[in-house]
Amino acid sequence: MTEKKVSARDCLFKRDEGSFKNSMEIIEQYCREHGLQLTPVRKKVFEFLLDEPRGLGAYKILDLLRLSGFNSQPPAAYRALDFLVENGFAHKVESQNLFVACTKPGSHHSPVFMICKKCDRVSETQSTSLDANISDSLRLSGFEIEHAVIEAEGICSVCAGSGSS
Amino acid sequence: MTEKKVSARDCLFKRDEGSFKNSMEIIEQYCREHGLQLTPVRKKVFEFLLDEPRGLGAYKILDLLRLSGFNSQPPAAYRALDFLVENGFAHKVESQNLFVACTKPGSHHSPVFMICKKCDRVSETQSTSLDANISDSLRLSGFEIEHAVIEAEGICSVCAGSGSS
DNA sequence: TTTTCCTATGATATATTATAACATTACTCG
DNA sequence: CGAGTAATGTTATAATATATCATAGGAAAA
Repeated sequence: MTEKKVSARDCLFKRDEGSFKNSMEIIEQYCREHGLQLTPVRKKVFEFLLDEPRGLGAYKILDLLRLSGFNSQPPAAYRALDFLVENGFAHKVESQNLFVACTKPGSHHSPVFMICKKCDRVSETQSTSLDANISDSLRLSGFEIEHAVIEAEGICSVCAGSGSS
Repeated sequence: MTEKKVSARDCLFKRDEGSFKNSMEIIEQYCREHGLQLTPVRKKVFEFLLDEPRGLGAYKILDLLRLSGFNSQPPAAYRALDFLVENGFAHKVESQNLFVACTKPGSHHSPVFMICKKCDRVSETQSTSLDANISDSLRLSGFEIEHAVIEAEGICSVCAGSGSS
């Protein structure tokens, strides 16, 4: 009756300041160690992603860059996103054309996403067993997987538990 | 050295005329039984999809419609695709913005795709065990799946076996 | 039969997502 | 300094998708 969407404050997946800082520090260190340039635009885009558990579209990111004083054009946003995705700091959610910060930055893996239709929150699992299952199944058919897109849409535990509708 | 791509003739996933006809007959019957209108545009689009194991983009389908004498605009193609997808006759491959005929038309399910980077062929598996694995894993986290997008990119058995590169 | 209603299609415009191509800057390294 | 590379700026356009309103066509009600 009151609200359609669960507010960010109530979310199970909420991240506190500590984990924000932690993710940023992790990728800063990773970049130092691997000779990667975490330029201002790239860093800013990663901040945006960390700050938005629902993920962000490329053009929303472009807007945010402009609000932050960057006078950017679309390629700037896509280039920053390419950098973040290539280096395992972010992922693209293919079924939503949306980008999210990686919860395990720097570890190259095939993520599994759960996208809540109610609160729009995107959460990533590190389901190694899941990856293994899929690999095994498909390997039986002789298919060699290089990358897997696994995205589940449905209702997250918070929204399911909040006795609405 | 000779060819980069495996030709359609050599493909393990090749469908013969018999199975084409079969798929069409299946959806014709399904539509009759469920009061669905398999109009000329919709039928034609389904034919295109049956005929292209690599899948087709919406605008490619639009081109084909025009070549077939339909004077169509983009919404016509998307409407036909919506109809086919909603009724389980086709799927969208999200990671490629591409549509494919369903190999089990009419059975509503969450398909698993294998997309070969070499021959571009898209094949669908009916991996119920796979679905089950994913459901179980995510259910543990309290997430209720309504739909799952599972798309593996890699090298198909035909291309892997054809001793190239 | 005429009217009504519903479904599908036609038609126009525009929104959204993404990239190509070339110019410029900025930093490193020799 | 000068050359080379990586990043960014800039302009234009490609590719994908939808909103909106108009029209047609057939089935069902009156």
